[in-house]
Amino acid sequence: MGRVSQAQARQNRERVVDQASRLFREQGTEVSVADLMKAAGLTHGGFYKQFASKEALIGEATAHAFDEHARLRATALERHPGNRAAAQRAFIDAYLSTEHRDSAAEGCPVAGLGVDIARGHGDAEARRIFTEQLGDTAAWFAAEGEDGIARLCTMVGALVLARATKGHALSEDILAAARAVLTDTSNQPAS
Amino acid sequence: MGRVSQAQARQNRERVVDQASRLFREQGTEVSVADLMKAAGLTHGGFYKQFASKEALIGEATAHAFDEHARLRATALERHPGNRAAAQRAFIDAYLSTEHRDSAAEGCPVAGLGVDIARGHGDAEARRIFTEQLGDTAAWFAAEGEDGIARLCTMVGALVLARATKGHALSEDILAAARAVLTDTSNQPAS
DNA sequence: TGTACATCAGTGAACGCGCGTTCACTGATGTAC
DNA sequence: TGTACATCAGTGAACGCGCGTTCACTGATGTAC
Repeated sequence: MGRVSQAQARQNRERVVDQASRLFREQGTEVSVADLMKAAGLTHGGFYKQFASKEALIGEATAHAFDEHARLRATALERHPGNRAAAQRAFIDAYLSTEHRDSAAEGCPVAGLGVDIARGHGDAEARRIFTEQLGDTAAWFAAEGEDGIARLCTMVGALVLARATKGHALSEDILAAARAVLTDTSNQPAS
Repeated sequence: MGRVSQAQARQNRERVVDQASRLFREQGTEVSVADLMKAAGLTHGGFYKQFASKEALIGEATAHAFDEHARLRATALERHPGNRAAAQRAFIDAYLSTEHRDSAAEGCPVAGLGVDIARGHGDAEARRIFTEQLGDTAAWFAAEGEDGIARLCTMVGALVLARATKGHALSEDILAAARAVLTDTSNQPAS
């Protein structure tokens, strides 16, 4: 193929990070370098021209996934100006939907990457980013008289378990039960 | 080594299942057959004298892990006879402890194996067992005016995220936040 | 109860395969004049 | 602006390694007489 322009190279690199952030969330960080490169339309040999190692890519993919997902929360806020509780409810309903359950690739990085991070995949930088972004995410869900951590735990737990039981009635029950607890208006500040 | 007695063989097989249930919960189902057999004090070659495949072992290890963990819930009930709410509180406090966070091998199979099941590791039987046992586990946590599913989601989510952020202050914050929500006496039936 | 032999749990080497990573090579891009 | 050449992103074959699985072999166990 020969050399490629710097702009093209930068674009190729971004495509690898984007595909990695999708495939890692969907299938875990055990997705191979060759599959990642193929998904980005490249061959595996060039990987190390752009990344120091697979571990380093995990960090970049984690950051990318969080950036992308944080934008969804910002959008929810824009749609409900001056009404944080309504924005939270809208976001939570989408979070606990069958659509989100069935599209982990574009979904929440906390649910998609948490276990891989816990098991020590990814380098120290990946863990640092994950922890930092998890804290920010939790803060966004704070409600009256309750910080957002516990609410995020419920959301993430429900999503992971709904995915694990997909195909059984229990899966939908899990999403519904979590929605009921988190968007019950008697536990929410009035809009 | 030569042939081994039927009793010894049965015992060896059980040791493999037990070690698998520990190592899978701790490190995921990607633990190798060779490592599993070594943990049970055997060499890897004999694995297929006892199991049809690694996938089949995942099913047996899942069932074994749930059996073991269900016994902990039964014990909590025995210690608080006639007082289910108190038994739940005691179990939940232990569940959301740093000890449980730091010992996934003996810990909750829902938190330890959920993502592997969701990602399609294990055969259909493993998925069936997981779903069935998850339903039973959730039912145990039912409280007044609330089925147990959402509460279990909060517990599992908190445990997974506390493990992913271990080493940072956030990890303890997560456990504390979930404990506060789940054992807040104002949300619990009086003992 | 004792002997002869078939059984089979466990061993350790080997299988093909895919992994992360390296490398010689290509040839269009970028740069120096 | 045009030419000469160094750079380097991407290719594809190859590296050593560990994976799940298979297999010939061993020799104590279990069984038939």
